[in-house]
Amino acid sequence: MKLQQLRYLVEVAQSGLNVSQAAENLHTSQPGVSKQIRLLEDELGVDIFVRNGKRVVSVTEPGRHILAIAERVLLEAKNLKEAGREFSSQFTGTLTIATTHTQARYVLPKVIARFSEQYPQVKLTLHQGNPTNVAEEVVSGRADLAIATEGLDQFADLRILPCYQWNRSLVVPPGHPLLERPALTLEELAAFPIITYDFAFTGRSKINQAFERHGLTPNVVLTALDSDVIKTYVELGMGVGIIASMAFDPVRDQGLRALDVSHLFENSTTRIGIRRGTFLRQYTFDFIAMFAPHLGKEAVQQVLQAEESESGAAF
Amino acid sequence: MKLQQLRYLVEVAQSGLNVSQAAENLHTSQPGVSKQIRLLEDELGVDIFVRNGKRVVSVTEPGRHILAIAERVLLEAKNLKEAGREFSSQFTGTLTIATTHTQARYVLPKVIARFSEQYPQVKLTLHQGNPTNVAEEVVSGRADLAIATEGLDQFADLRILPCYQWNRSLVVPPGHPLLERPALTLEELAAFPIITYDFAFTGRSKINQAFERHGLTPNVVLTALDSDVIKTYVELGMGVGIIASMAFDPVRDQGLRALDVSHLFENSTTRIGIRRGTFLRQYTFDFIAMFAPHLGKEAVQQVLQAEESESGAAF
DNA sequence: GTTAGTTACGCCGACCGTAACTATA
DNA sequence: TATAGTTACGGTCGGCGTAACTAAC
Repeated sequence: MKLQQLRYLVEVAQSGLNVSQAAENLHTSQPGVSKQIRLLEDELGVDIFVRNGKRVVSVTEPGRHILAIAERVLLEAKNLKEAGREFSSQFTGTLTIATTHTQARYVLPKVIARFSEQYPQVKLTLHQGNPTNVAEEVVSGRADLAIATEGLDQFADLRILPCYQWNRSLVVPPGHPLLERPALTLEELAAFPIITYDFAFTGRSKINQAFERHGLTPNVVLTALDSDVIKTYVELGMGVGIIASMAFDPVRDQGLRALDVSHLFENSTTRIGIRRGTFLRQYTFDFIAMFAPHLGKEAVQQVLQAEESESGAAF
Repeated sequence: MKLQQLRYLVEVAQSGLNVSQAAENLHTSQPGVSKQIRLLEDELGVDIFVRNGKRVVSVTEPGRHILAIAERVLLEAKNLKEAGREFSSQFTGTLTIATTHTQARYVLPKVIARFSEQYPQVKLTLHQGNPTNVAEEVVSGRADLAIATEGLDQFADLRILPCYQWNRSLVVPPGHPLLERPALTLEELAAFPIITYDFAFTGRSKINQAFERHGLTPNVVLTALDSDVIKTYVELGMGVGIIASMAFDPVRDQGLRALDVSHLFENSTTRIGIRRGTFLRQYTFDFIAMFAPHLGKEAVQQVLQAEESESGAAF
């Protein structure tokens, strides 16, 4: 049994049981992959894939178990390499963060500025996507950290670190009647056309909940994937915008007025998600601490180590 | 990075940093081992071993982390092979049980008889030893299950399954005065010379506790490693014996009389210990269920999966 | 001087890639 | 017929073992 064989195996499974595709992803030849998988099956004495003639059709029941273990082996092997890098060059490496627009645009810049100053040799990469993309990036190992408000808790393989709470602001054009209301209510708000986030984004669910709980149906005239689009259409007079408070920048957004409406909606919590069982570099711990000061190295390790599930004994 | 290199690495560490010894254990040549370890160190860019000239002297701090991860990789790789065997031949394999004398001699025989009948193709091996040996056998992977009353909870890598409770009997020669006492007390017992288990064995600690709690100092004239020795010396008239109740066999031990003394001592619990993260064969689950009927497959898996610690992120 | 480890070197096996062949949709 | 996978074959690389060398104790 070779690590290479396990890599081939997992890649085939992840390429939709397409051996040729897997070979391409692995930058090697298709017959090689095919052969190594046969050899592994021979060695284990079990068919991993169901073949219809020559086509790989599905995964056998034993194959599912074997794949799960193979993935763990590869994860640990990756950790080993990471550990090597950690000690050989403490201050160089890469850190890939998968996150959503609001974080990337309004929250991360100053964290990243500090981080880059302290670790100029670490190559930072941002992968932007919706909360589900973000979680998948981390689960698959393409990114190291997921930072998002929604969607992370759906993934059993992610360990979750709550970072900070935030709420929303209403943005309107200058002179808008709602600016005169000292204590805005949801009812008043529901009377106006609303522009806010697309579903499954940046705490959109809390907005819906609040209206529903009051038996109101907001008149959402436009949903957007990011705050910038929302602000643009508010400036155009299409409606009033509900955005994350940190997405309003009084300097840049001079064509708009913001009104804190945290009394109307529940707080949202932005979280970091890390794949369970991952070896973290020192600079990654430091990045997390810069993002959320209460998350020191010990606190993060505690979460990562707690309640590990799906051990090797599972069957 | 190859699995082989990790095997070499771990074996050297476990052979007291003796490369030649490790090579012998691995049935390969010493230069090969030496070279592969250098290659691995090169690849990771870190020294794993501290060398004084040519001698391997100790493990570097990075090396300790790398070794820990390497062991996990190998454990998972072993699990993968086990999984292969499980599916390729459900009813054949080996099961190695590390246990103490009392279990091996008085408790396991009937369990093993049933098991062997159901799984005639499974090769059963017993490793007898003291509780610490037993635990180490399982931690190191030389045995699959540890069965013992004491000592298992000292090992973080063992998952513990309580199996059954038991208490003690007094064994004396026929006609002994203590046989006339309807409700024996510790004070009465302390007046006689006592023969019982060696320290750190078969619930010996509970015996000491009971006497201590009553401010008594028992007159222990002989300690033995197993019940058979104790019974032999009781027959010789050297004193009265305190043994595990299941170690008295009225048919075989006709030269002795037994008296239940469970009211004098706390119950002891016999436990099974399994290395965390181990893949268990179906017949192993069945063995456990035969030994302790309340430990079905689900129950065992739950214990194995709960509270996994020392994840890959640990540092 | 003995024990332990590295360097040197040659052999064999294994993996990989190309090419030809075969089966599926 | 196009697409996907296995079989066949040769080149190359890498690991292993023997042997010679070198350093610690």
